[in-house]
Amino acid sequence: MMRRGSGRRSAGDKCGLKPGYTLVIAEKPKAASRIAMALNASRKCYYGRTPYYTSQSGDLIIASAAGHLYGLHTRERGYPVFTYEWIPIYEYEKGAYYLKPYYSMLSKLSRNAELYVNACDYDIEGSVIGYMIIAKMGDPRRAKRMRYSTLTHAELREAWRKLSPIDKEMVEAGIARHEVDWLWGINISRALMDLARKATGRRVILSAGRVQSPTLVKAYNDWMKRGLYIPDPLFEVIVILEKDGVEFTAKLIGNPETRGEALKIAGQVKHDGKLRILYVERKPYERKPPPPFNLPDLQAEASRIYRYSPSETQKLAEDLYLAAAISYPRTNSQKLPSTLGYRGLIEKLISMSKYRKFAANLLSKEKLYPRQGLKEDPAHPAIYPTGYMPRNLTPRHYRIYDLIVRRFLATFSENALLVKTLSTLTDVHGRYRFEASGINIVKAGWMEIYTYSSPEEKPLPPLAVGELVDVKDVKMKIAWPNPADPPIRKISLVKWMEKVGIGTEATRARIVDTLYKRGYIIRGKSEDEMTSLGAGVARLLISAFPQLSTPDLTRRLEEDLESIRTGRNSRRKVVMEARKIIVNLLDSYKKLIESDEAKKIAAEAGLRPPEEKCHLCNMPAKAKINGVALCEAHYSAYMKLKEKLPSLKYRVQYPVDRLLSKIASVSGRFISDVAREALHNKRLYDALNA
DNA sequence: GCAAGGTC
Ligand SMILES: [Zn+2]
Repeated sequence: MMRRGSGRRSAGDKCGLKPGYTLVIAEKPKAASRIAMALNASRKCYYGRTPYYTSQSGDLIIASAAGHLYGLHTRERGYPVFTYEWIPIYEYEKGAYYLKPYYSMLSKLSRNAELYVNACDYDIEGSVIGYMIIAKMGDPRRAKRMRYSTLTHAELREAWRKLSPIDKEMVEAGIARHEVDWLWGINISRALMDLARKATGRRVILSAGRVQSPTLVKAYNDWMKRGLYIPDPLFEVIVILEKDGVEFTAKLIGNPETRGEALKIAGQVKHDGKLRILYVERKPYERKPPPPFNLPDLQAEASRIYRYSPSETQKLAEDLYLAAAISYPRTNSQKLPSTLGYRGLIEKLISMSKYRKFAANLLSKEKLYPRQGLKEDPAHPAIYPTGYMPRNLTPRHYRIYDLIVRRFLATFSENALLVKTLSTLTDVHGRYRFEASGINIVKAGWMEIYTYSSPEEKPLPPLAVGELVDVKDVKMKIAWPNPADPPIRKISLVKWMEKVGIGTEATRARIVDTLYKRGYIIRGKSEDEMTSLGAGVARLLISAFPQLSTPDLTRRLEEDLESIRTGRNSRRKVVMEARKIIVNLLDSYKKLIESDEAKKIAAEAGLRPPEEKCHLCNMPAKAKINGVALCEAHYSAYMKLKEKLPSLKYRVQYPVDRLLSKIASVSGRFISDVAREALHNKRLYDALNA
């Protein structure tokens, strides 16, 4: 889509290396280039096509990795498995060939270095990335750590002057994180696949892990609750009024118990032909600009506005970053530090005609200060446009770019000014109360730039207390409220992970995609759906591996890592502890799946057909209603519907068939299945209405 | 082949 802004490559650059230099290892190529500039290492050399930098004297070399070059791997099959080693990732992971050149370059540059500096991001993973390279290719006894949190010249030079000893405890904590995740993930995934194979004779890829499994269980729980939802109808009386040629609506306050009662009120108001104003209040209010984007907020907005999935948005943003159009996107920060030079960044946007007006407007202000959010990131600021606009953006890339620029400009803009009008009305007999509300935008402020979250204007004519207003029409509408639990959607899952603190900016969207790739969740017509496999795996995890079913495991791991980092605990102990728990779990699990229960468990997990299946789905039958076999979920749905039906009949006052088909269309899926079935299954119909 | 974590 876009060309990389990396400049010309002259393959034959002669960069003779004199032994005894200092090798600075950055986490990624962009960081290496910034560090090189700050440290005056301006000679750009190439190892094949991969760049590195040296000082004029040749005693300083800056080169980069591309994230983790080493990972944990085993050649052993079967489970439980507790032996693993650090191996170059490109050797065992499909699609990781791009790591090879970085690996080879660092391998060569490491040979004749005197001192190694780990200049990867100053966080737990950065410590592991740099350490593993130095440990495998160089010598950790001759290593230092460079600590910085922004890639500005001043901070990088300061960090260079104040090199620290290697952060051994942080490295140990990081390695422990890798080991514990590997032990849980590989072992429990293999355990699931083992059951599947025993039950079906076929090999399927299944997986479980510290982050993906709680997310699956969360989706499962929401889906179950939603499936059993029956709305309580609201009988709304809506009065259409007119004054001075302006039409507006007022709604009855309170909920009539029955449809008949609501119709009676509607009829009366229509007959009266007037409502009286009891109360009017104008409430001016301000809306502050939103904070600048971090990745979760960008993913949420792109999903809301363009229906892009979180991983699609992330990919588009990463492309824009590699093309130098935006800053680093895998950030959690909602803050723009003033060291970025606000004015300079906005000035660069002037050259783009689409943003010229807004940018010029901001530059005319004496003070520029962005709205800052609360979320922080140890290594990166919020996402902002660099001012360099690559040509030939695809429409999808452009949409994300436009969103980022507008959001960035909006954060510097003025508050929006709005007025909300609230009015209470009554019928002429004073029996009922109605409310009308309106919204007027007085000054759009930032909403003029970031146009995606303006409230809709709803004008209300000037109203005076005591006056009578003409009724044009009255309607009665039955509202069936949506369930409180949200439908399954990728963006909701990513947001939930962020809220409970599992996964990272770089991994959440990818891990959610994994749940779909495994066939646990599928994309549906109106909303995504749990498959019987996904529901089964979730139930199995809850019963056999409860540690993996909630975010608590992450909380405990974080505490353990912190204790390693502060020297209160050792990696060995933390890993042994995890190993012990896993050994015990797998011991019971193996007994279970080798027992007579195995077939039943496999059927419950959606891995093989049950002895007797539910009349409405493929799950095992749990109960019979008038001879109709139902699974646990459909049985619960039946019981709930049977309990609710009398009151719905009384309140809605529809013939039973019409009521059932209405319920089928507004309720959760298990309730719908039962209601729809009852319409043509006499045995179920009779049982339900008995 | 399985995790979760980096990044091209
Ligand atoms: Zn069923």
